[in-house]
Amino acid sequence: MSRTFYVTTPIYYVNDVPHIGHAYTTLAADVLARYKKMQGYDVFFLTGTDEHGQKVEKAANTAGETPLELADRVVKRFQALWEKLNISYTDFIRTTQERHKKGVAHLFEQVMKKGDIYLGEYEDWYCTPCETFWTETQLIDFKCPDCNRPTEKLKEESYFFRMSKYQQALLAHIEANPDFIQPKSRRNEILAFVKEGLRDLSVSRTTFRWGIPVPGNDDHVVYVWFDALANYITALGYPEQTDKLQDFWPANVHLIGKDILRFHTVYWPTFLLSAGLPLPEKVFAHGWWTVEGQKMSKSLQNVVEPNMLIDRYGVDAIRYFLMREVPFGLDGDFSHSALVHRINSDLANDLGNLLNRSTAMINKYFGGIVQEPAELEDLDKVYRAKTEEMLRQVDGCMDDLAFSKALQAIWEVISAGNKYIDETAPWTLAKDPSRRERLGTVMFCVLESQRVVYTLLSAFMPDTAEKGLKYLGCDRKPTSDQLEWGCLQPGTKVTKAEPLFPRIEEKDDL
RNA sequence: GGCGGUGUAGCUCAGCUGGUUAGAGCACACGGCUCAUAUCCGUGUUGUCCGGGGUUCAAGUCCCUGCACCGCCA
Repeated sequence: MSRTFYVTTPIYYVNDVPHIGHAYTTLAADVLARYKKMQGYDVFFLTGTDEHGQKVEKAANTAGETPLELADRVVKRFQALWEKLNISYTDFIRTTQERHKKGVAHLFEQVMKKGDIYLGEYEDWYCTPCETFWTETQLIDFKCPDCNRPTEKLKEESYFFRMSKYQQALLAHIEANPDFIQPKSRRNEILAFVKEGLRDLSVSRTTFRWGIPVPGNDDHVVYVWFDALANYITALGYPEQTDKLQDFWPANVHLIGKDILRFHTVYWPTFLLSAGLPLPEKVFAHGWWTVEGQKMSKSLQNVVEPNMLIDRYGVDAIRYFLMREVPFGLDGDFSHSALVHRINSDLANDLGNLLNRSTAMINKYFGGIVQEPAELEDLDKVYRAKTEEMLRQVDGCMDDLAFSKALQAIWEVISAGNKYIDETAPWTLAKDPSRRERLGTVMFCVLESQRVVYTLLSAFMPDTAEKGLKYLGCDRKPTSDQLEWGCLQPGTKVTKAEPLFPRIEEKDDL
């Protein structure tokens, strides 16, 4: 029986245009999924779209189409972007799919049967653009505290979920599972929030129609978050006791942006508690990207368009930058100069140049043929140990979702490779025929270390890894058994590499 | 207003339970190599570790206080 790993992204709202924030979460999930796959896990990687709600209904009306037509249109944009970003998702769920609607209705009924849903009346201030109710005390000058637009007082019949009933259970769970909510700062926030007391939650709406009808009362539509969050199980076949559901639920990690933390760490767990389902192992909230130092916003028109970035810099450069530049969990800034800097110094100078110079040398000295290594000298052993140590470090980092740190660990070995070449000076060895065996050993070490590096990098930069491994004469799919020193076979033909990442001259920028 | 966090080299940050001359990467300067994408390697410069007070043989590391910034809640 193989180990399983279930990672999710949020489902993205079809009223949004895909931007770098969406790309970031999805990319992180992809890197994790690829890494776990390589480690031999049976991985389920879910993403998708959230297609219900008043905003979609309104936008569709305005555009003169049905909500579903709008969704169909926007979904393609997300899917096209994921293809372009090289995202290896297992399944893509849409909340308008039958399987999802059935699952949501069932979940709602389960919670109802448990006695956790009652009919009441909702009276509060409503901000239509934000689809959010506010209490009077939250309002600023009777305007929405989020968007500063006017709100209106609404009273509507609504079903309520007895969230308050689960306050203690949730608190106990968070306290007993220190890793449940990460990073720690977010965990503290939620802890404080829950301790202040949970109110019952309105889980149905009557003000619009575009949603999943409440079972037994068609006047109501299921609240968007109840609908959306359920995707994590409906995609696995819930309520059917499918193999998928058995194997993959509870999820190992829900990756989310920090803006939807409460929905994932308070609402969702209490729904699950009520339904008698296990809670996800971990919810990790990453940070936001600013762009050139400024907050991304539609009005500023500075929303970075991922397609454009990929066209311009290449998919792996973008993948690398997003994972490397900022520790996962903290906010970061996206700037063209920082991106170009990373490409030039990390990818071109360090990574690419190392491959370039070493494959050039083995071609010059041995016609590209890997030699049988002689006994390793101290320098070689240290280099090999460093390469092996990297594997352990990266593994630890990946469990912590410390992508940036993982890449740093990999880059230490790349730097060590450049230094190793300098210290062993193959060009000097090459001048002395009696040192031919030594030269072959040095070449072996520098190529073998890189083979391991590129194998690891396949999680982060799949195309680059494939290219690199191909130059190194290895075209097998990266698997964990190749994450070991010594897989490089003597006799392998190594090809002189073309620059993987050409340097970008400042003049070319912008 | 309540709770929590942050403040360390020009920039981005690491410094676990207090202990030799405070670190890394980038940037900058100088030197070296020539296999390589003018790439690589080495050496070096810069710090009132936010201010003030305290505990201690010893504090960037603990305590109090002030300031600045940030997050969550109200």
